[in-house]
Amino acid sequence: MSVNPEVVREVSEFNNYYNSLAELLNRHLADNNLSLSALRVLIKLREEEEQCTAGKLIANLGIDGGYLSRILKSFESNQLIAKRKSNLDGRTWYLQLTPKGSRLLETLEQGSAEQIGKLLEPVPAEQQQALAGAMKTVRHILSDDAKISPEDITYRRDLQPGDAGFIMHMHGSLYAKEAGYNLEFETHTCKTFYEFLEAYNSSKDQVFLAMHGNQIIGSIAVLGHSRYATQMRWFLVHPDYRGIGIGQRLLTEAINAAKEKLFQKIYLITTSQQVAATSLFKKNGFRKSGEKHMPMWGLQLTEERYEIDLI
Amino acid sequence: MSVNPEVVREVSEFNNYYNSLAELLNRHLADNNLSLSALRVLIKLREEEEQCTAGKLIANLGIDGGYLSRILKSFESNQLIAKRKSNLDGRTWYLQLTPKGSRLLETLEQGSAEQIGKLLEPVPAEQQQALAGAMKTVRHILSDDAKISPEDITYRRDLQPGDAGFIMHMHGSLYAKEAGYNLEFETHTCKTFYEFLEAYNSSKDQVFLAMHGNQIIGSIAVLGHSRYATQMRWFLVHPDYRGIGIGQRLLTEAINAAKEKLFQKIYLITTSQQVAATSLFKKNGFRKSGEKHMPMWGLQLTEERYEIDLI
DNA sequence: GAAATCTGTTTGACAAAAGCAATTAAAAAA
DNA sequence: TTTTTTAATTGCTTTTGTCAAACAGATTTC
Repeated sequence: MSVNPEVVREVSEFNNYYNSLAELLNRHLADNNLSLSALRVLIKLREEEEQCTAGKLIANLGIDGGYLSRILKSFESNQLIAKRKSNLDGRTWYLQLTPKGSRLLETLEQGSAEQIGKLLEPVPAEQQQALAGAMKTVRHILSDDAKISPEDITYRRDLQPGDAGFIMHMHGSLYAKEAGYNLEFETHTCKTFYEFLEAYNSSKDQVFLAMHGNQIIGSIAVLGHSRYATQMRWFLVHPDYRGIGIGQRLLTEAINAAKEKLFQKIYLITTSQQVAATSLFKKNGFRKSGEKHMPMWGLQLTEERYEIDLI
Repeated sequence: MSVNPEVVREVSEFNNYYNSLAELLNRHLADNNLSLSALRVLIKLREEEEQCTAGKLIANLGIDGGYLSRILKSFESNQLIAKRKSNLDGRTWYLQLTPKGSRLLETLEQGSAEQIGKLLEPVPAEQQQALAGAMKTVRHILSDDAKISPEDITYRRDLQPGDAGFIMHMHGSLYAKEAGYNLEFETHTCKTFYEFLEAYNSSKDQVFLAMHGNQIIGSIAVLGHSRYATQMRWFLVHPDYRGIGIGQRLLTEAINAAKEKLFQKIYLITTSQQVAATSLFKKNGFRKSGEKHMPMWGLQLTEERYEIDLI
């Protein structure tokens, strides 16, 4: 994978900037006679809970063994941690925070939170949100273990101003990138959205959005076209958030909504390209009810129709 | 301004995460026998160029005076900086990087870039972009001096898949927040966009987008409705980017495009609420050619029409 | 205009933080 | 059993950073 020099420059500048900021954010540590390394050890100990050894800390934190040994010794003499000999290996000790250690960590984090509060105080609320989002993005991209988990995702079933545009944006840009569709596809999406918005009625129509923070990362909708049948549309999950069950959740919600609104049938139009989506449809009881080859969105595609009976 | 505890938590976690990362990114410093503080001094000296004094460094970097004095002394003995006595104040010295100092700094940044390169190597290209964007956002929000400057903004005149949706999104969400418009407004925007996209023809239509990285932050368009007149639409700059001339630049581009396409007249529809925009229109030669009161987008508004003759 | 005060910088003494190498003791391999 | 490897500790050292006092030029005060 090639690396964009512009990106490297920004990371470098960011690093330089954050080095100054860190100095400010970590200043409160001095009040408690703790070094940054010592704090990181405490945090790691809480994370690992049990069965944490010195070696693990050395490997994870990149800290010198000798230095760590002294940190741990001081922790022990202050009763912040408890050591317990391993019965598998007589050389190693399992390290664990004592209640006192946990309390200290909490106090420290309290102090840190106050510093952060002061820093954030003059920042308008929505910029604060944007900040948190951006920081999460940084962590998410750079660390393997800060993967997005289903708990980070919230769901919303009301359509707010800006939502429709963003869903169109996701469709336009993602299908262009992933499937090679041209602008005609976004035009078509725009048309369907206009028809939807104009006739929007919550008794027959329902939108579901998957959100990460205040960012839309997935969507689905059911549109009551007749008294009996409803069309499912705009089923999409942003690629960064696939594979953690968001698609299934959206689909379930949509099917349930259609049932609640007493529709007898759901149908949807997709293409044979959408392998992941169609397999999900089939798994949820949809069956293919038609297909035709045709030139669409600048490509030669096979349009497919799926249906499910709800009663 | 109140502070959201969720945001504080994310900042705290981010800080914790970045402390580990910084250790990695700054490791190369040890190879050159420089401390992090010393590096920051070097960077600041390059930034300030001339007339930088020790006091300024102390104030800006929050570094101890005694420590700084020693760092500077070592820099001087290594011919990385040159001191020059102030003739205004006999106590102070103006500090300046020597060519050798600049070269060292470049070498260091080279090393840093290599570290960053290694870190970024497994990250897909678009996630790299997203990372840079997120980091810029963080800096932008937290630092007063990292204000967006006009040089950071690029302009684009082609309409790519996803653009239309995003412009609609900006209109829908921003007008809702700033002017209180309801969903009907986004519906209307959607309709106008559909009409535009369907009849899109680059000989008569032109879109301009202001970009920050790969994010759309401003838009404008001219739509050739007849042989003589063109309508200006979707003129909007994201609030975070206002007041640095982006609006004027977009407007100029749009007027020029209309002239190039040999239209005789531009007209546009807006409301009396859009004070900043209308004053910009007037400043650029538009005149009000009509207005009517009417209920719109859930409010009682005064719709205004502006025109400009191009020949 | 001399004394007192203030400000920018330097110096000395010292403490804290971190790294390196040698050592110990247990485990694993030969 | 001997050798080698590994986890942790200890002694020693360097680096980094802090604090208070000193110093010298500037400014204020009387």
